[in-house]
Amino acid sequence: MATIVDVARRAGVSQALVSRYLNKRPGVSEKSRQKIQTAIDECGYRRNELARSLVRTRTRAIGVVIDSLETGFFEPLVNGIIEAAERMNYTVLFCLTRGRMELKDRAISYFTHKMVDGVLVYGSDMMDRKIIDDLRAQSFPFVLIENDEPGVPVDKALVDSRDAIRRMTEMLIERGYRDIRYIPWGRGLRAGLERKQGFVEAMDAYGLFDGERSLCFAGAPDLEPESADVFALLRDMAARSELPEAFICGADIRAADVLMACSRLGIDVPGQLGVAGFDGDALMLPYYGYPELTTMCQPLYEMGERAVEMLLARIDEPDLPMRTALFAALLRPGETIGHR
Amino acid sequence: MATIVDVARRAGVSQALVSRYLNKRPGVSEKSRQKIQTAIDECGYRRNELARSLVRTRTRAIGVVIDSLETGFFEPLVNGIIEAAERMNYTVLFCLTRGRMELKDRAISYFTHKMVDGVLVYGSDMMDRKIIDDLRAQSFPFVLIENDEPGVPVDKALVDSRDAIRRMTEMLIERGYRDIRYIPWGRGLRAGLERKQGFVEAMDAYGLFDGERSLCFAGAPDLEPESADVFALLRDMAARSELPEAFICGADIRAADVLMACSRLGIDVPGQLGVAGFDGDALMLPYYGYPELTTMCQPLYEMGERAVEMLLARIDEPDLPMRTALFAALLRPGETIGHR
DNA sequence: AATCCACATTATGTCCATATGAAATCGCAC
DNA sequence: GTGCGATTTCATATGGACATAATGTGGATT
Repeated sequence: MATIVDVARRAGVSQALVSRYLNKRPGVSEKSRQKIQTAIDECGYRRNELARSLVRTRTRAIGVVIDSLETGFFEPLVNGIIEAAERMNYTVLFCLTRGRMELKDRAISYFTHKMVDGVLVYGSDMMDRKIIDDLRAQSFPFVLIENDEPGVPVDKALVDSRDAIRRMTEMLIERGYRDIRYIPWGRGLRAGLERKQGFVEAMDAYGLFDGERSLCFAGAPDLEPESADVFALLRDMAARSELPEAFICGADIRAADVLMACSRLGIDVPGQLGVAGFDGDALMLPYYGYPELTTMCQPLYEMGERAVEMLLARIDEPDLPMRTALFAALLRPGETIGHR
Repeated sequence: MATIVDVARRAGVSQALVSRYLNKRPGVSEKSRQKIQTAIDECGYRRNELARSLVRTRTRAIGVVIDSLETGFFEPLVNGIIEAAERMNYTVLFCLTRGRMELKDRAISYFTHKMVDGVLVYGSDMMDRKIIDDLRAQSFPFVLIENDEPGVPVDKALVDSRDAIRRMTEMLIERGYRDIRYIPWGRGLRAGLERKQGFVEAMDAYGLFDGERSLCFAGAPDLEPESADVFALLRDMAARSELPEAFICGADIRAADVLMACSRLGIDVPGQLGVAGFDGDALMLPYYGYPELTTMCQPLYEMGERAVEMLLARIDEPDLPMRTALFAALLRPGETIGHR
């Protein structure tokens, strides 16, 4: 494998000059440039980024630690991250952790052993306290996305989801809905709790909160229902004529479950039942003639961009005060909520 | 930032001994181990993998270059890759290229500049000839997944999709279907062509191929229809009472489009219309009472595992002859194909 | 006291690119 | 031919870990 010395020898110049050329520094004559480029092409030289990064103490890469990417939901977030990084000439590496602690440890360990300049940690579960402490202890640059560890000073970019669900709930109440139920999302995620809280708070403020009754699946062993559970819930409610006036869902994917169940069970939305979501997920429902979902959109693209900016700033300036980028979700009116 | 020398000084031993300890080589007394570990903990030492990789000429990481991961389809593939790599103590880094050549170049460039030991390139489009040539020219270890560049000797793991669709088509014909249409998938992908070919071949063999008529969207500017297009196609066909006997789809996601359209249009499957897919995608359709899809499953988990094994073998032994792992798709009988 | 082994150290070279300051060389103008 | 600025070389240090050969301990064994 050719090294910079081989190139220099082949081009008949000094190694220092090749380095100058490679790093686009001034002071290399046109003639030398030619000779060097020819030599590079001839021996197929590629510079060893390990060595370069070692001396530079920078890799110009950032890592993203995330559970999975396998839903369209992440698309804008990932795009925001990639675009912002690209603009700053950084490469983005994803490590998927699949909810497994060993993989998460391995990912963080790989990244923090100087293989990237910083990491983004996505909305990991509440177990992550250990990882956060670890990163802080080594003062390795990192930014949390969609995660919060109250009381711990860290850089983070997140949506105020409690506020968002509260606003959504208030909107429904103002439109005359009273018997509103919440279908949760986010088992073990802080954001999941926040969302539920927002619902409870708004309902409470109007004296409409009816304890367990307002919360679907509240008694389930784990907080988060599957698609099939939602279908079963609706089927049973419809069979017993016990449908509420509306469902607010902790995530669009659950709202989609509700809409599809309604479609198959012959329940009219929003005539018989109102449905609201959360996320602004790019669901394909409308294509099939389903009504367009009323939901709160997370500005994920912007969050991704912002997280990258914060991270790069932290890398350059480790002593910057910690910042929180709190984003407001945006109401996207759809056709699944009417008036009562 | 602490280095190995700092640790040695702190522990009151030599740097060589610390290195021995770190690399789990024999010849370190229990007393020394203790002292060294204490010193490591005290100064929060983390070894610099850049330096280590530089001297080792190995990073124990592999890169995956893939367009996107945002569909459940990739889950088994990604799992297979991650698990196999984990077993061999390798870290997996994903670079998402979003169908953009600059990003693909950046990813490949980052990886090949010695930052990983090898790369997996997923089913990239036919434009990728340049990248493949490039990797070959530098003899950088790589394995193609779901991609083929006929005539070029490379390591690859792929499904024989032509054979799979051919078998599916034959199965339908044997069950009495005659007017079968193909809905394509895979614009610009070699696999997309292969799948269509399989259909055409089987139909031709039975004298049933009816040119453009057998191929939906054949005249469309780009090969691949959207969900909405499929819905429109079905709606129009139904309106004109021109439904075929069955659709074979180049991908499950298109078959799902057909099923959902049928559901909304009141078309009975498989009574009025047979539907077959390809992929073995983990679609959630059955939850909503849709019939279970008859499809050809790609053994993606195994392919992922195998690709990693091939890659690691190539890394260890660059002169191994090139291998092709050809996987047969497996028929998963469902409820969407009957008899005629 | 001689021998042996396990553990340690010292010193030096390696991996590869980058950085730097001083010294050397070049082309070109006057 | 002198001088000047631009180009280029040389030599050496840096980044952090690893490898190795030679040498040096201490303690137990005989």
